[in-house]
Amino acid sequence: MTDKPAVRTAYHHGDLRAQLIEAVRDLVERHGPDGFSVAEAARRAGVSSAAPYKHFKDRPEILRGVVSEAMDRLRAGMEAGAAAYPHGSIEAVAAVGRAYVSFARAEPGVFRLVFGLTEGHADAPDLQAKGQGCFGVVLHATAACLHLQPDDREVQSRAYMLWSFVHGHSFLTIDQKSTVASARIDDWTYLMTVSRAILGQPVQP
Amino acid sequence: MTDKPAVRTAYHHGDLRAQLIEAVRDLVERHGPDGFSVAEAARRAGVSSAAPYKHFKDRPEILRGVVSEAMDRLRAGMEAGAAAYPHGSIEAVAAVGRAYVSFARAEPGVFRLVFGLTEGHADAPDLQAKGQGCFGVVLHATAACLHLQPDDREVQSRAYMLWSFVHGHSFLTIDQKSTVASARIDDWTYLMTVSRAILGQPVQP
DNA sequence: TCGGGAAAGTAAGGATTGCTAACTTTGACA
DNA sequence: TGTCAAAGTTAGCAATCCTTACTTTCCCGA
Repeated sequence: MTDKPAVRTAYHHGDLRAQLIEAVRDLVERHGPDGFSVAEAARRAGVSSAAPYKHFKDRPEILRGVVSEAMDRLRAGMEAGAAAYPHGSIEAVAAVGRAYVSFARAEPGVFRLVFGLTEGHADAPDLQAKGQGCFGVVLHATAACLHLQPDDREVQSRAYMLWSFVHGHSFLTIDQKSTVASARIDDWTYLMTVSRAILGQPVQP
Repeated sequence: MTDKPAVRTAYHHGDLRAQLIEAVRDLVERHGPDGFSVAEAARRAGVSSAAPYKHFKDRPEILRGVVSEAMDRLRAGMEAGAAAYPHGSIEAVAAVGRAYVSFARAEPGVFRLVFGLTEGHADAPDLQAKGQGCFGVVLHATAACLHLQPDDREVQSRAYMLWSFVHGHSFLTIDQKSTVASARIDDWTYLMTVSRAILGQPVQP
């Protein structure tokens, strides 16, 4: 009766939506994006298997909820990374990348979900907006570093290059494909090298 | 009685395994990695829903079959790309990347499957070997370009950088996240620029 | 030539899942 | 205090994965 937040109160336990998202997040993390069932999530939350449908239209909508929450955290991490170094420094750019990679390492299942979901969910304006928000962090750090505006064409190109680099590295890391290249560099050195390479020379020869 | 390859003969239709893989490949391409059912694949092949289990242990093994076949084609494409330009040229390196991106564009569902499968399939030595084979193509093109041996530490680092770049770009492209960066460069220019940037300066400052 | 065994198919069924329909409980507010 | 919507419940349908027990066909050696 006293523990509203975690276990359950009675009947209306008041926090089901958030608790379901957390349960699903954990399941996705453990068994992969398609390795979760709404039934199991309901079981974990201590409710019947029909209860989730009072909060979500269907299975995909639950996943979208997880993704939305994850993107918030991803963005927060990236912003924190940028803030930890002087505004306009290359270190700030590299730190944004490091936050990205850290997120992928910490929650590979969720990370894969976030970027694999685009499949049948093209119709999700809020997610698309959050994606743009994340890219915006890269964009601003890049712009500051180059002393240009974020809408500058060259800033956009270079920011995209940085992003695809970091994105690819993240995926290869969590897929453990990066161990294929026996010479593993640590993240920070790697990210600083790449950032310098991309921000230090013209994009068009 | 005369059409062994495509439709079906009678009872033993002789080609079920390959036909199932093709059916699943198509389904994955249409409805995403988790949007296929072995029942549907069996239906398409014109056999009972239990027949697939004579050829594959379970659902994941069928997916692994699809991935294996896809990796063969991916590698073939990369090799063809390299072969289309002078041995040791930067163009050859860029062409390997272009083949990679082309594959992702042409078969986004399968591409995502190939690199999302690492989830519960860590136990798949043949797939891991094929992955190394693909990386080997990048490695050799890089080595030739730098006039070094493929097992050289620097070659490995740079090849990995190139790979993560191309890999990330592929994912962002098929996720249509690349349109976020309004300034879209065409693939070839992009790949040549990146290849030059990575192969043209020291990896350690 | 033919007879037996393995390969490759079928049908039937149990367990689990996604989702709906119809019901009940609860809390909040006029 | 009475009413109503929100948030739960149980029951159940259709589909899926996979197993078991069966049947059909092909191939190969005596």
